[in-house]
Amino acid sequence: MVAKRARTTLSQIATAANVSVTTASNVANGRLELMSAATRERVETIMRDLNYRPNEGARSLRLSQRRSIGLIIVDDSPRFLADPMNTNILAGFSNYLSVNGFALLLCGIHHATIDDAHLLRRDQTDALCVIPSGSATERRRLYRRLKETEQPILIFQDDRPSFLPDALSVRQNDRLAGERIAERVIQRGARHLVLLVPSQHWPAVTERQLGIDHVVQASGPDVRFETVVCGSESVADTQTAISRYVDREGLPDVFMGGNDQMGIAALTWALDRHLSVPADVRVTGFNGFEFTQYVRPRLTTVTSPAYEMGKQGAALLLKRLARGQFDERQLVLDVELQPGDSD
Amino acid sequence: MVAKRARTTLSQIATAANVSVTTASNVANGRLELMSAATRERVETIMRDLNYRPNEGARSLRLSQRRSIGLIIVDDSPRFLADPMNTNILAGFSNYLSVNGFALLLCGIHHATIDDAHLLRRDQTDALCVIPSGSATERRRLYRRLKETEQPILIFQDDRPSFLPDALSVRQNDRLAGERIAERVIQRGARHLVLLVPSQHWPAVTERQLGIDHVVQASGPDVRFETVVCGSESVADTQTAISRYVDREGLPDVFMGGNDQMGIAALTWALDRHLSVPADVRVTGFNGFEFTQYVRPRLTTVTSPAYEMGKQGAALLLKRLARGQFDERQLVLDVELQPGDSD
DNA sequence: CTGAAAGCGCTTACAG
DNA sequence: CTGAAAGCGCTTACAG
Repeated sequence: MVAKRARTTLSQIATAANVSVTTASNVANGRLELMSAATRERVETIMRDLNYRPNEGARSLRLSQRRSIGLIIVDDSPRFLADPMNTNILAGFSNYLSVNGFALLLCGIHHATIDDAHLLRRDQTDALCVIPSGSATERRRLYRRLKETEQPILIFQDDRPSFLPDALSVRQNDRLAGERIAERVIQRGARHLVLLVPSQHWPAVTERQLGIDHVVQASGPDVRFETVVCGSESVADTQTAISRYVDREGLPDVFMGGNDQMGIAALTWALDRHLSVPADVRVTGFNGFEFTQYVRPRLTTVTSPAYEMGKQGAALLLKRLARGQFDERQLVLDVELQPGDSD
Repeated sequence: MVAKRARTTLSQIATAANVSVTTASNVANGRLELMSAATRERVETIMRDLNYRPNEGARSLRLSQRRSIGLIIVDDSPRFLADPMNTNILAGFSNYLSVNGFALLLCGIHHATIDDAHLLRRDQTDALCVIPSGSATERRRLYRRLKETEQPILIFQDDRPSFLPDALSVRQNDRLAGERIAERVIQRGARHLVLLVPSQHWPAVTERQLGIDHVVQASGPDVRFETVVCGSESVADTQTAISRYVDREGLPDVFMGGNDQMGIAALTWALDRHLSVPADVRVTGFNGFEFTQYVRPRLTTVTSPAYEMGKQGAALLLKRLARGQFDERQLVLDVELQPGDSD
């Protein structure tokens, strides 16, 4: 069992300062107009000397208010934080909460272990956020579980299901991103487009795919579009899938990474075979995170406002907690084409 | 103010099931041998129907046990999670805690705002962990603040200060990493070594520097070693610093990135100037995280067990909570040279 | 300006 | 096998 520790309590402060716990509590909570300057100073000194830190559990029990938000990242990889989309959202989210005095409970889970997640089993947060992955069915099941918590819900990078009234969806315009990148490569002459996608389903990747498909459909019959499923998003898996595809079908005009990592894997694959990019094969990515600056030729991609999504999502969520309801049901942030030399 | 919500409580369960709260509590906590099968089933059904989720605040108040651990990452960049060392440690740490039913409270802070951190001001965790950065003085101040919390402390990637008796240091052998990489480049003919370091101080980078210096000292007077401070770890800042250095001093034999990101920035810098790597200038990194696979030539680096550090750190910390004291004061994980084609 | 007291939702020692 | 009751550390409506 975890050892108990006797920490300083308000009543100890009160005793030492010769005041009631009411007054001690008022000092701790900055209701300073309720007492004389002398009392206040005496209590503050003692709090500092005794190193008083209020017990958050007691406070939240009394107030039915936890001052903490849970973030669930559903990713089958234990390295769920290797994905820069996840970490950028998390960074923005965490920073905003931190500045506003809210704690962030982070939990990475697999679909198979959703039911074990302590964030879902125990009542310890004011609201729950999720970065989902998985099939539509798996996500539906997840959202049902979230609904049972009866907490406000924030969903990153997926739509709000209709059975979740007290929820907000925050995402980037991935459909537009797909359109932009498809327009770009087609305009530059590509006629055979291959999109590389991970076997794990991410709603954002589907959106990108739909965006590409939309532009392809509008481009007439001489433009061809295929999707290749690559296993994990790792360099090795992606390159294996590319090799297998090319052995069978030959080189397409362009490999479009479902995200930057997969685009870069395609780029490296080409360079290792002494293929020239973009002369022999073009390559693109999605999201434009920092590490795309590592590769040459510069990757053509579409920049993601992931950090901003995290930050604005947190802001809207805290507003929801303060006001009792979400003012809006959806926030879609814009993306921007970032032309490189790879296509 | 945050709205209250009336959630299902144990006493509601007890009433509905026609048992006492004692029995309801026993069911909730799996003490099933204390009641008849019929009672148990009745209570369990009602808990499921009413969607009962125990109030963790109340439990922790009663038990003086929070089942949650705080992780503080001190990094002056708001994108503190862009650093793969941080995210890999975090992933391992978070996964281990999650599987063992502990919540993880994540908080990224700057040195200037340490005193505002809710993890330090409020009593809401069983233990506190930190990934520190900053000068020795800044870190000392941080550790003093941690000591005041009177909680067990886990320090990643830095030593335990002697005034923190109830603390554990978990790090990788960065000194050895520096030695390995220096031995390698010197053995391959490098005589003028330049280490690129960020202006923000990380204890691990200092260790790497000491390791290199140690090998350089032992190599006789014809080996020269310098350090170039690069601003942030970003590609742009690193490349600016490199350009400035080369304009003044000419090309060294090898640019040693203080981490992979800076090594890759040097690599890209060279390629952009049509310099051949390693023929014209050699380049190395540290840590060998996934994205080093993105670049060609393959980066010579030293692999980091960051995920393992997070995981083992979490394991030792939970053991500490269960047993009342740390069995050891330090855990140092090994690193391994990963030869590439860049040096 | 200050304080006594109730009660938030749990767990557990104790009594039956 | 089951339950009544105390108490964890807070906040706040209320009384003085």
